[in-house]
Amino acid sequence: MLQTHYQQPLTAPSAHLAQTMTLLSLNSGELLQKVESELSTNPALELVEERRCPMCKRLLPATGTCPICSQPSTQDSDEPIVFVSAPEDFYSSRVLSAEETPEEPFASEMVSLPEYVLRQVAAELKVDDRALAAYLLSHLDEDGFLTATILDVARYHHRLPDDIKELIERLKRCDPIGVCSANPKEALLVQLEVLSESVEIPPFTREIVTEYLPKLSQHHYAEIARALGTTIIKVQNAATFISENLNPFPARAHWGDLRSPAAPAVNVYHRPDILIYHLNDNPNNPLVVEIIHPIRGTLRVNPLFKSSIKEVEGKKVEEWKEDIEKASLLVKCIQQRSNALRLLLEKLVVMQKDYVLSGEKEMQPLTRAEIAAALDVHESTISRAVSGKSVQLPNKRIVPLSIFFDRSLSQRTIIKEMIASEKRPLSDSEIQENLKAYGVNIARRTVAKYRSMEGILPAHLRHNHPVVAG
DNA sequence: CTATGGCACGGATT
DNA sequence: AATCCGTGCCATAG
Repeated sequence: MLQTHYQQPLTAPSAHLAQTMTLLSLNSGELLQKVESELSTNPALELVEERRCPMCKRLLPATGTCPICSQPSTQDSDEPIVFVSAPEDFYSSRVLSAEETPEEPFASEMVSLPEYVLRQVAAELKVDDRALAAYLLSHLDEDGFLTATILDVARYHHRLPDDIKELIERLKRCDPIGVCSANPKEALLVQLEVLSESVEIPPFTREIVTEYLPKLSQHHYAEIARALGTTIIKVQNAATFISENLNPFPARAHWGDLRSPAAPAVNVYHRPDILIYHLNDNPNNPLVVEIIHPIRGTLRVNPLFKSSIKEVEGKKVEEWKEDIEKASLLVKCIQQRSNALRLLLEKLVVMQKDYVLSGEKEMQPLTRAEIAAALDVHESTISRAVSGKSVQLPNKRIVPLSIFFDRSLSQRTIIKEMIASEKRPLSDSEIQENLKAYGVNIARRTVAKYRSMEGILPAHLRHNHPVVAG
């Protein structure tokens, strides 16, 4: 069984509802921004100094003790899962900070993609270039592509398009190589260029990327070979090289399980919103689930502000009251957000425990609606809570929270394994047959879909064992 | 003829 | 109401 410290209803009084909804759909980074902007505009809101647990150096609530160190920990084997979250009286809902906690090795490396890239170049840029770089990097989509056009940026910053192009070229060479490109083709070309300094690149690779990318993705190798006046083998070599060493979506490799080839720079680009891990990283210890609260210190309504309202002139009283009202609403809503997330995670981790502990094969089919029913909240609440959030699992992978609702993940994993250990290339129908032994009954067509989702080539293009990278 | 991808339909999910 | 997902049918490549 699990330990629920504080039971609270998920639903809020009507005034809170709208804001709770909004906050719920924010991930920790977005919430941080929101809070910062509130702090700078609302004088009634106050951020008090952080308290740290003397034992484990974790950030603590305004009152109370460290939820982890005060756990009975090791002896308590009856409680396989421990949930850590905000105490009830804890207005500011400070949970635990993964961010800005240098004592935790993995946490200190958590940096957003724009920040990560900016750090690499900032030192060698002039001040106004730095601002420009920051602007560019803040306009990346989730794949790491630049979403703004050069002309717009130029107009907005009153800079020459050529300057901007030059800067972009530099950014492209930063660690997720190809980041800030306009499209996959550009990204691939940059990666090729950088790679060519240290690795031998198969002939025709560059030409294929430049001219025949669409054909390549359709695996029309023969056609490409004809157009280039070379052999299919050479084209296939180049194709293998591309798929093994290059990544058309610079930011993606660091999300899921698509391993990044050259520089396995761990998953550091997104901060998780939730951490799941074994206490002290010892697999025998209970699981700890932390909901990250991105605010350093404790957020609350400034008591001084509140008490001095009596001494204020008539006209301003209204303003002040309004500020206090807004501040306390925000604080309450943030607390409610944590609470909702915690309740959600409790259910989620219990239901998908096998997945959390042993991997993707164990993922159970689960819908948001089921969870909503179990928690007695509206489905849209779950949707909001899930969207845009990410979780760090005990194996240190960072995955989107929505992965807990991926109905086909376990099937896809089985297929992946099956193909990885196949003696001879299995056709989709054969895979379909084999899958029945696992109790999986899906159509042949669906096998094909899953296979391509995993980026696995069809049987006739998959000779023997793929080349191992590096 | 077999294997696979494209399109689109219907039902479930959000 | 909009979107996603599994699947059947059909065209195409080998």
